[in-house]
Parts: sequence; C-alpha cells; structure tokens
Amino acid sequence: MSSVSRIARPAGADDDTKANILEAALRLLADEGHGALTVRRVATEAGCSTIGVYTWFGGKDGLVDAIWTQGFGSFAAALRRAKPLELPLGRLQAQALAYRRWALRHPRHYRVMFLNAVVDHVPSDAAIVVSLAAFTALQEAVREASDRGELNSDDLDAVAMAMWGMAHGLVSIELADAAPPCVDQRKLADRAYDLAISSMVRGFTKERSAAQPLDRWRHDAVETTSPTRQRVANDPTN
Amino acid sequence: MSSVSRIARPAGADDDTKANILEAALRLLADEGHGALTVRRVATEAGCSTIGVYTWFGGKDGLVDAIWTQGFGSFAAALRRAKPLELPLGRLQAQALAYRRWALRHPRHYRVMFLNAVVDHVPSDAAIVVSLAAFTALQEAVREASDRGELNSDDLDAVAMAMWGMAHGLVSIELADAAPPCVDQRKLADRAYDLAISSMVRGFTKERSAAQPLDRWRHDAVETTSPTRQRVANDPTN
DNA sequence: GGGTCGTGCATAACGTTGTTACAGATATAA
DNA sequence: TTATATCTGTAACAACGTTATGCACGACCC
Repeated sequence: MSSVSRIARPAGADDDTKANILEAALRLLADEGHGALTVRRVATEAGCSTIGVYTWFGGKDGLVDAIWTQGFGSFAAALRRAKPLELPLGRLQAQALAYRRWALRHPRHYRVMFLNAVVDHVPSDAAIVVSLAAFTALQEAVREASDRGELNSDDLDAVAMAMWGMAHGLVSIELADAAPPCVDQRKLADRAYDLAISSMVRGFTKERSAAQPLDRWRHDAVETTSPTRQRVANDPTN
Repeated sequence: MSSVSRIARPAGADDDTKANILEAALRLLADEGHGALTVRRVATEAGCSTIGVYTWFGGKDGLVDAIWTQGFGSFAAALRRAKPLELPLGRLQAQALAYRRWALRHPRHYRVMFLNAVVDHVPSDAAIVVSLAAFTALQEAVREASDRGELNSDDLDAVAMAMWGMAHGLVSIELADAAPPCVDQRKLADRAYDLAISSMVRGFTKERSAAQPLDRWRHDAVETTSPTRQRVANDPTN
C-alpha cells in the first residue's frame, strides 16, 4: 500500500491514514447512516486506532466538518450544473429541481449537512465558507432573472431565501418521513414540490401566465433515488 | 406538597413525581436548551433519581415524547387560533404567520419537535397522532379556500404540503442561524417569509391581483421573540 | 393485628460514547 | 550516532442512557 513514508510513524502504519479515515467515514455514512459514524467504528474501518481521527481531524467534529465540506462541494456543483429550463426564471427552477434531486440521491449526506443528523455539530468557519457557494449559485440565478426583468421584486436576497427555504423545507419533510400518512408519500412529495416551485415562481413573475407544469423535467431528473452509492472518479458523492 | 399517598412508595417521596419530571424537563428545555435534557439532570431537578424517568416515562425517549406531545398541542392550538386575514386565502396566510410566530416564541421546543435537537428521537404513534392535528388545521384552511373558489389547483394535499414545507424551511433556517451572513439576519428573515407567503399565495390564486404586503400583520404579530418563558395557566408553552 | 403482595424508589453498576494522558516507535536533521 | 519532532496504540477518563438488585411502604386478605 504505502509507497514511501515521509513522516515518522510506527512500522507497518499506512501512509495515507487521513484519506483512509475520510473514505471510511463517507462509506459508513452512505452505507449505514450517521449512526455508524462513531470514532471507534470509523477508526476500525480505516485500519487505525481512534487516535488517528484526532491526529488528522482534531476529533469527531473535525471529521464531520470534512464530510460537511465534501458534501457541500458536491451539492453546490450540482446546483451550478443545473441546465436552465425554458420557462420564466428558468435557471432558478432548474436549481430547485436539482436541489431535491441531489438530496434524494444523497439523503444521508443531506441529513448531516442540513438536518442535524450528527448532534449539535457546529460547522467550522472554513466549512461555512464552502457551504456559502451553494447559496451563491442560487443568488446568481436570482440576479439573472432580475436582469432579464422577469422578477416583480427588487429584494433579491429575499427571493433567493424564499426559494431556498421552500426547497429545504419540502425536502426536509420528505427525508424525515414526516409527511402525514398518505396513499403514496413519494407521489405527494413529487406533486407538492412541483406545485410549490411553479406557484412561487408564478408569484414572482410579472406577467400573469398560466401555471407551468414541471412534470416532464422532473421525471427524467429524479430517476435514481436509492441511497446506494454510485462512485465516480474523484467525486464519491457524484 | 403531597396530600395523601395513594400508592405505595418510600416515605418522603413526592406524590406527583411524574408531573415534577415533565415540568423539570420543560423548564430545562426552555431555560438551557436540549443540551440540558439528560436523564440525570432532569431527575436531579425533579428531586428524584434517574429511575423516576424510567418508571413514569419508560426512558428518555418517552420523556421527549411527552415534550413532543405537549409542544404539538400548543402549536396546533396556535394555528387554529389564527384569525383569518382579509386577503385571498386569508386563513392560510394567517396560519403561516402563526407558524413562524409560535416557532420564534418557542425556539427550543421547535428544535425538539422539528429539528432533531434530541438525537434520532422517533416519536411514538400516539405522539404522531397529536402532531397530525397541526397539519389538519392547515388542510382545513386549504379546503376553506378551495370551497370559496380561491384556489387554482385541485390538489389540496399538495397545496397544504407546499405551504407547510415553505414555512418549515424558512423557520428552520432562521432558527438554525444558517442564513448566509447579512447586515440584519432578522430583517431578511422577516422579508423573506413575507415574500414567500405572498408570492406562493399569489401563485395559488386564480385572479391576478397585485402582491399584497403582509407587513402590518406581521409586525404586531411577532413582537416577542426571546426564549424566556411566559407561563399561562394550564399551558406552560402559551 | 399480622402476613403477603405489588408498586415506587435509590444505589450502584454496565456498556457505549467522545476524548486524552502516556509511552513507544520511527523518519528526518544535526 | 544522537537528537528532535511526529505519529500511533494502549488504556484510561468522564458523561451518557439504561438496568439489576434490593429496600420501603401502602393495599389487601385473613
């Protein structure tokens, strides 16, 4: 495994303990959920003792911070990658769909990042900076719509926040299985999300167009929802 | 304190240990947050040993369940008490405002009920039934609007869910202090919440009326936001 | 009144968690 | 070779939720 040790350590120790630990943590999170994210368990999976987590991440908080940062990188990229729809506020709507798609593909990651899955973890300043990139993508979409004269409000921050809040709330409820009993929770979540986006966008636009259904974009967008991993080179969270 | 013991117990034991424990837990939650909600701490504050929590609530889960139930009772009552605004979807808008008002008045309670403040607590079936009352209030407001012909959608469940998700998302972000840095977080939260409500409502309504600002209702509605307790007889959470 | 039963309770412990003091081991620098 | 800095495993610590054990007391029956 280890090529050449560059730093003093006991014989037989792996050279890239840090990478092993983070990888083990991400794997445990994806496969078994945040309940498996104990220092001892991660250390065992990474092939070192608990000390490794403290040497390389400063403790569990630091490890979760790394997971957080990695997740937000993937999340922000997904938002930025969203191809604008041919509708009013097209980029904003595309990002809203991408928001839920990412969350449904990485539910355990989303829980750590947004749903306090790891108790009372407070992200570091560095992690917060990374996470802001996601919101920035949203703000840019809002500004684009504003520049095109599509918005009926000048309060761009409030518009961005309203969209984020809506997406976050609906996704949170869906991931928490907190929706009220229903014949088909998933279908209701689909409909509610589409309706919320299209209604809010309709409320934001100047012209009074008819509501624009989102079905055709949604369906091919959310084809995969199982939490099983699908690794891609250099981006384990896709 | 204790009037007449009706059940066998050691001499000197208080008669209503169960009430003491729940009261102590609610007080600790309100005063110090969920971090103070340890079995040992609650027992000490209630004047009994840890066993009391197990005897009367079956464990910490049961205790949190009781807090949950109590909170949802207060929450649902607040939604039902909301006086309809003289606007389209007036009852729905009033409930949305009441939603945030309750959350800002009982932030620690809201965190336990909605934000996974107590790790991985899964509510009991009984607690879920109580919590559904809150959603029912929302559904009734939607049905009322539908009966009046104010809605442009027939999917009433999706409408209710969209409103709930929006409110929950924005309030969650606000309570988590997760909003991006800004001059005045609170004012942005105010504006974003009003904008989200009015925009979504505008998207739901058939006629194309101008956006209706919510400021005047909002300001006298949310005058108290500090987490300090203001007890009212028979309803400690107001 | 005396004996039995069941219930509520305190003490003390168990296992698991995050964390750390300590000492040993090793690569690099002098 | 010697010295230093760094990494690591062992073993322990405190705090957490939980529970086995045994005692105290009221209710009940005779």
